[in-house]
Amino acid sequence: MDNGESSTNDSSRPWESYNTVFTNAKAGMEGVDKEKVQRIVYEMSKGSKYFQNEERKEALMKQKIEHMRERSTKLSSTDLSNYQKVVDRRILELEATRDLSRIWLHVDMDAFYAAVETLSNPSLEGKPMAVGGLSMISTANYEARKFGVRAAMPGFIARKLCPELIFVPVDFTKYTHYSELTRKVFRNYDPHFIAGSLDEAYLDITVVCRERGLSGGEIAEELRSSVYSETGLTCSAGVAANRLLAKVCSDINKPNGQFILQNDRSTVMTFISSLPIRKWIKIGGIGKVTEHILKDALGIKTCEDMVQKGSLLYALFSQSSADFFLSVGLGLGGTDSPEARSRKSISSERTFSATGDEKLLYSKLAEIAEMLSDDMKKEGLKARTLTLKLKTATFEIKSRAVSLQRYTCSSEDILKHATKLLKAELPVSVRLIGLRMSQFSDEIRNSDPSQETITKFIIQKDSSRQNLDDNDYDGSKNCISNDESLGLSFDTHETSYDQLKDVEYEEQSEIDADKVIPNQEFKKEERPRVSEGDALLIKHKECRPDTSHSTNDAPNTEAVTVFPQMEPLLWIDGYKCNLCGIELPPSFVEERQEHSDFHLAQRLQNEESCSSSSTTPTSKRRILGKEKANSKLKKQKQDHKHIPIHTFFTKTNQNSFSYLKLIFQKRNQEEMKMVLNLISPKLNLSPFNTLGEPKPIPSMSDILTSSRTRNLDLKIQTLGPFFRVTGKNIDTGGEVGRAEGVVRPWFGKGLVLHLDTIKLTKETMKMEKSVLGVGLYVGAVAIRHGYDCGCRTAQLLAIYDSDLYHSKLVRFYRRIGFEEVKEVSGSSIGDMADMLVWGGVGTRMDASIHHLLLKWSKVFLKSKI
DNA sequence: GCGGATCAC
DNA sequence: TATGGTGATCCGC
Repeated sequence: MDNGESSTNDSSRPWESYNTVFTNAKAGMEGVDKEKVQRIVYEMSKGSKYFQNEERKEALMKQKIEHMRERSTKLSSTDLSNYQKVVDRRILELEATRDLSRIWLHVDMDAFYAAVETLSNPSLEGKPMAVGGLSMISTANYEARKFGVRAAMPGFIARKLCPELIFVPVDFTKYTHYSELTRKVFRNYDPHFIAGSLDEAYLDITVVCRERGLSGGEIAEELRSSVYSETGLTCSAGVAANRLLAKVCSDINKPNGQFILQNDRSTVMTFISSLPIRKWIKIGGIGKVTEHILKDALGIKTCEDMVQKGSLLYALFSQSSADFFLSVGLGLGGTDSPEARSRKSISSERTFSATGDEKLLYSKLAEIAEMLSDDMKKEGLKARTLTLKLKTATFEIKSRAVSLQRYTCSSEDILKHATKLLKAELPVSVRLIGLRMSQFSDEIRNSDPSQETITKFIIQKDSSRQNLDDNDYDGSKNCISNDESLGLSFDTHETSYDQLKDVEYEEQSEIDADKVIPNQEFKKEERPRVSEGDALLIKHKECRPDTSHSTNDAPNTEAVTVFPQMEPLLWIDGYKCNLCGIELPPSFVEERQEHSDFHLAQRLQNEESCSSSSTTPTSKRRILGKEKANSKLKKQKQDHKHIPIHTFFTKTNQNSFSYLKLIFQKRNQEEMKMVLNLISPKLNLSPFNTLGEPKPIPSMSDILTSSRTRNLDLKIQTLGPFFRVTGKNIDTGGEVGRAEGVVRPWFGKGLVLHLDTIKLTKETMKMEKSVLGVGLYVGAVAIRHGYDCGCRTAQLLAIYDSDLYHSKLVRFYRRIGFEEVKEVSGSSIGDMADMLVWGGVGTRMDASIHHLLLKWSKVFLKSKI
């Protein structure tokens, strides 16, 4: 859709604009011919789906940058000087938190996985080697890095860069074992060290240094040699006043080296502001995108700039982001000793070769649910939010989440809900499926057990959202952990807001306070949670909603006993009701609402007729509680024992056809024929032939189902009267054709389906040679859409381009069932209407929609048998 | 709460 | 031929 953006490349050196991360500064990359690496990476990637997605992401990033730039230019100098006041005060506050009394050490193992592999297979020594496979490598040793090979690079590109590269498969048990050995050493220096990952850690060595009268550098030397003697592995270390600086330092003399930054303010400031851009990029939290935004939109290239342009940062970013940038600029961050953080989610995901085959996808999903469930059981975790992650064949990431009523870790529960989530996305061609569970049951564990129950109650109760917010335990927790994750040890929020208000009052500034108010303020007041919780509990008991026919909750036992047959209403393929099979286009929002009301009414009828005694008043109230939006229904329910189904179908516009079909399916044919004539005598949309039999025209589902057997994924979007049908190759995700147009009244013909374009792309069509096939399918969806909208006629203009092309076009349309109506040449007054509508000359061709559907029905109904 | 993005390792 | 898996966070809605 958004291509054509890459044409800005310098044509002689297109690779220069392909921003891979592979040429960033990384230890061991100093002597690398970066241009060559970049060129090869570009050439290996160019044209691939992955590459296209990178281009798409890049375009988005540019947009973001442009937006940021625009916003920055709109800032007035008064704005900026006001924000500068905030910055000035903030700097003072941040300075006050500067703690130079601690000594932090960051250890980072050198090419950890590769080094471990070399240890267990010494013949690898001195040879370029990478841990991983042809699709992805995890780590490269230093010999390989000389060729530009590095972590996160696909193996096949690495091999191109270094043909003799040796690949070694990953073996996490090995790495975990060696990691544990290193950690034993770390514990001797700081029993509470923070493990960043298997191969790195932060140690607060203040105490060791003091007790043993050694400098940070001496301790680092000792630790590193101790690690070496225990494991045979080398590591690098950085020593500084805080974790952020220590981490930067450990990178400086990599591999097998160390760097010590004195705990002295001016040394720190000189160091940080002299840091070349390539170094501070790697400061945690600033990645590729943020870097570009800072640099390209705001001209911030160094840490010094961050302080100097602080007013810009505070004007354009959230408070917490701006605070983070500013503290980086001041060389602050991470002097506290945070408590060990507990995990907040657990997940499992797998990549495979892209497929749109539903059976296959469901079985992958089951495998992943199983893995996830196993992991959760191993960790003793139960959770209530399930997130499905998909990576499409075109590398786009999608996620879909549901929050369940109960905490669970069972693979059955997970799979059941995951399947629903996946089902709603089909058809889709994906290359990765992932499942994640979050919101653990013990996340809200509290010292007071009575409070825990109340909290659980609040959390479980969906409709108490407002109250939940007011008692948002997680919210306050997030605030704290944010600061931890940023390595900041100060509380930023309220003070700054007060300051800003001061500024506003003092200066009569025009700053929009909303922009600067932190998203999450600390709630410092005591929360009256027990009494509120009690009130909630009562409220909850009173009107706990029955949500069992929404798509995303766990079964409610009570509801199940009342309505054992109750299933959630879903629109299969986005079109077809799973309960009765009626089809309603997605754009028929109101109609769909009424349709679901219909099913509800049915249930109510069943309830009344089959077991009025077994139905408790409570359960009735529940149903109505959920459906209270429909006051019509409520009234019916209260006034009558039985609800006549036709009450729900009072509309008399052309859309009523859908209802009629429904009624036809549910009720006596004769009766319905009468209703049909009553409601819609003009339109010949009867689904019956003269014999009173349903006409065999393909339904939207028939068309979609049939198209899928041809590897086509068809979608229709509507915007008011406009519509667009797109057809994609299920496997590649590439677009193969589209139709666009509008449903409009036409002189004396009622509504017509006006087809603006039917476009077919040949290149991406690896499926059938037959253009006619794709055209037919795309066209059929459009035509069926017209049918659903009550159109009788479809019309199009075979545009006159050249003789040859035009006659081909006319022949094509004739083959699929259109007939020439007239030549629109602009030579007669009568052509004016057509000219105005079509904006060109050509052959106007019409077709009877019903006729087309009948004519095509064999094609689409074939697959049904 | 949800979904998209970003980030780190 | 071919571009990972796990976990966290933030922002906007």
